[in-house]
Amino acid sequence: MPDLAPASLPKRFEPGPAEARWTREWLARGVFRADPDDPRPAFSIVIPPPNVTGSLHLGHALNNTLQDLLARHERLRGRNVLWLPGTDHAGISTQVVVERELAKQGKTRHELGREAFVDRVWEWKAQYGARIVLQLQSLGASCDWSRERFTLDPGLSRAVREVFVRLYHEGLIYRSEYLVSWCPRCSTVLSDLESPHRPVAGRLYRIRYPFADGSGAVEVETTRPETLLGDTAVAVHPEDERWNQFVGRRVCLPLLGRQIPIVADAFVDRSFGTGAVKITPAHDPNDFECGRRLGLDSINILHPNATLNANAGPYEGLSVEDARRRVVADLEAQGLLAGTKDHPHEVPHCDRCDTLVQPLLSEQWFMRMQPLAAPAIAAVRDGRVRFFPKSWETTYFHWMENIRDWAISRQLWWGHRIPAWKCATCGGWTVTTEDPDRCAHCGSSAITQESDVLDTWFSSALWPFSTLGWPDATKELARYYPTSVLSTAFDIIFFWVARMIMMGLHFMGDVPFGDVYIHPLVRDEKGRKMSKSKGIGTDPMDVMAVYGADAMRWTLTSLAAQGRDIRFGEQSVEGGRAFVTKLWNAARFALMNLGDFDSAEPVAAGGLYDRWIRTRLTAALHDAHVALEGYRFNEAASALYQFVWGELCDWYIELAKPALQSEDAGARRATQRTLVDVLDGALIALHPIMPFVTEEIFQVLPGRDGRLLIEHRYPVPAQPLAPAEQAAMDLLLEVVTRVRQVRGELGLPPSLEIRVGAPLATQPLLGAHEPALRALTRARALDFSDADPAPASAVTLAAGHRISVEIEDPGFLGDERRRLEKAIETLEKDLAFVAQKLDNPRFVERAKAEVVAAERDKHTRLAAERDELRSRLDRLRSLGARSA
RNA sequence: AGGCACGUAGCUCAGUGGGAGAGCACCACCUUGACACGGUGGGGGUCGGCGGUUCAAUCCCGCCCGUGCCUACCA
Repeated sequence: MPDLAPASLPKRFEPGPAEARWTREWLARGVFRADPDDPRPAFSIVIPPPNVTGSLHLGHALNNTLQDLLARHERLRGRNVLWLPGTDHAGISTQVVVERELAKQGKTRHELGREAFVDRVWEWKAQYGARIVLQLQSLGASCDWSRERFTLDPGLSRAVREVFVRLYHEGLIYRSEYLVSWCPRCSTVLSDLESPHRPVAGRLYRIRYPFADGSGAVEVETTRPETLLGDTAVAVHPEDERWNQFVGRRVCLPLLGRQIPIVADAFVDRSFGTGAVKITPAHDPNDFECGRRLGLDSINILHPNATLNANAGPYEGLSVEDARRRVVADLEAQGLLAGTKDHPHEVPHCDRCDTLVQPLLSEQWFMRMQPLAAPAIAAVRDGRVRFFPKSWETTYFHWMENIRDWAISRQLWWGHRIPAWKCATCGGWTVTTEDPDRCAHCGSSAITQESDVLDTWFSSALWPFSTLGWPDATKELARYYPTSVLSTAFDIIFFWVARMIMMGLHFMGDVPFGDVYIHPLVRDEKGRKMSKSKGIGTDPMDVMAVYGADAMRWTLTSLAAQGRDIRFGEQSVEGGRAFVTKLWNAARFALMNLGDFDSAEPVAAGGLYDRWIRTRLTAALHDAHVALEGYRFNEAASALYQFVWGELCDWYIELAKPALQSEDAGARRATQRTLVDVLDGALIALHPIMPFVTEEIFQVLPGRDGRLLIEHRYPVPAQPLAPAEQAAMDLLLEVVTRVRQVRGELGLPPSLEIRVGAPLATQPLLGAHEPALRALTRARALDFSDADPAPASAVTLAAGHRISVEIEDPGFLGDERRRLEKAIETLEKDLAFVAQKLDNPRFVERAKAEVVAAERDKHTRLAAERDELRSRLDRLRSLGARSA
């Protein structure tokens, strides 16, 4: 170790070199490698695999900081920890990105051909996958890199294939013609989840459909007039008296002249438009359902690239937009357009490229979801899977209970090719784990593999067990499945979390994780959602370069409160950096006072301050642990911050100074010992949040044994203080604070000498602490006496005791009367409030006894304090009157 | 349209059925041998509005206003 860390600490912590040095060392020593043979209780996390398309943003930084925090925390608790890293092939996004690259060179993937294109994507993956690993390592992520996985790895691909084949033979995967969401730009089907609705300034067109017998017309309204080319009926509500006498008659389809029937279906909203609606089963989800119910024909008018096909007659070859203009113009020319009006509405767009999605009739592979969802709902209901915060369970149930079949095929080249072969002879499908050479039904060798690939989330759904070696029965699976916790973002609860639960239950017979922690969304300082495409967002690498990884991790952790978004401005990282510096300086102080310290030398039990700060460390560790049990990361951070800054630095170090400078070698050594122990404790406690600076400091403190910080354990709890000792500490700290307050309020110069006076009753508690009290208040002496304070004194109260501050130069006492009057006024107000409660018979009668007792105590105490200050004020006044 | 959050100090946000806290910002003083990325002290809030439950409401309930998100869509 001597070569790794400097012998002492420089004035400033330099994050960059320290981070590089410790990252190298951690990896070289393999301390993050998980050993399934290690018998200690297991704790495992699989990383939500980042998309290889891009680089990590602050949301990833947050999520991985928190996972790292948990992983390190559990190691320090003595568990066998596995944090398994990896990346996701992200079918559509990655293909879109690489196609864009090709487009810059004026090429298309079709010119390259499938194989060459896929090779190109692998090159891309190599480049960006490596970058993601670098980013995670820069962040300090303590993953077991020897187990890194990628969703298209051979092992994971085998798992995907196994799952597809089993589900197919179980009847849970089927092929069917269905109206799907189609992205014309990507030329692929999208799942419902991948086609979010976005507002569009549409128009509503009212179109006249003449009766076939020429006796009038039905008017319908539509936002997509061009779809009338595919109409196969007009529907009305069966109980709509305006229209139901026309059911069964035929109307003449405008422009094409085809005759179509008027039908009745209860889905029609009588209050919308005229109450009659055109039915285009091949191009509208509602119409598709209606068409199925009534056995109507479907007429597809679109090519996959969203131009009109031969069924559109004279409009063939036009784009949807052009067709719309032409259709509207033609309707108008023929007097069939009865009116138009603005109609803003929301329609689906491609999540990846934002192209308007077209509902399109096509053959696709589907997964039957209801049978899989039922056990997954039960697992959350009965608590085998718990969400943090719990409110997300509602979201989960709502979606799962209304789940629809999942379109799993994608017309892409980048992904897991569907292991199904179609027979040209008998038309049957052969679905097997090994590539077949003949049809399973008729034995024909004229079979060809399905060209589609699977939706990316299909492989992601298997991640918690495919990464551990499934379908083989590996040691890793036995040891680390189910994983302990999944930490992820709310927006993929449906896409990913729910599907993992379903697949885990179905194939492993157990849930994939016990806890699901949903982390907050990271926004920018203006509250905008970070978005790479809009150029909004901060690169964590930039933040770390300026402030250091520890400062960024600290900031993210302390902002990670449950149930709320994080607003992240660079300014907020300054607080984190200040905290890192504070810890650094506390360590420098310790080292400066440890020059002659021998850690091997036995030391007597410390004094009260030493034992007190040890109890405070124990309390902070306890609070932090409890907070982490419930994934309340900000509370854990706050408990440790309060300890390090508010107790260790603000109080203990100040209290230790007299002992460290004293001649008493025993006291000095006990204080040095405590300083080292408590600093060690603080470093271990903070290590999960700030791994680099804590390691850097830890290794230069005396008594190191060559082990890394992560190889240590949390310290054992300290003995609690005896009640009298606790009372002495409480009083000491309060007296110091009060005296400082008096100094501040009277504006006494720091150099002005004072004497502090306290009643004899406090002598048993404070008597031993005169040196500390003098040092912390810059007082010349501490006197115990019940006599009235000297005339040139200010008086304050600490825990009900009258504390006087004797000022040698009475010229500074000018504000004392006003100060006392203000204090008395405050006490009077408090007293009046308490009295009002106690005077209320219903309060005394109905409130809990301990509440009433507490109010009575408060009343007594406040009254005594007021009287004390009043008599002091009276005395001051009489003195003033006499001297006047 | 339905559902779910949120509205607390100038800003960013914790928090709780018994007169509200932090960090930053602000004011005053302090270059005291760890630390000015610091120290000590201070000012600052009818806890969105209106009702209700309760001895007691910032907290529980209802309504309203505002903000955000999710789900489903009206052809």
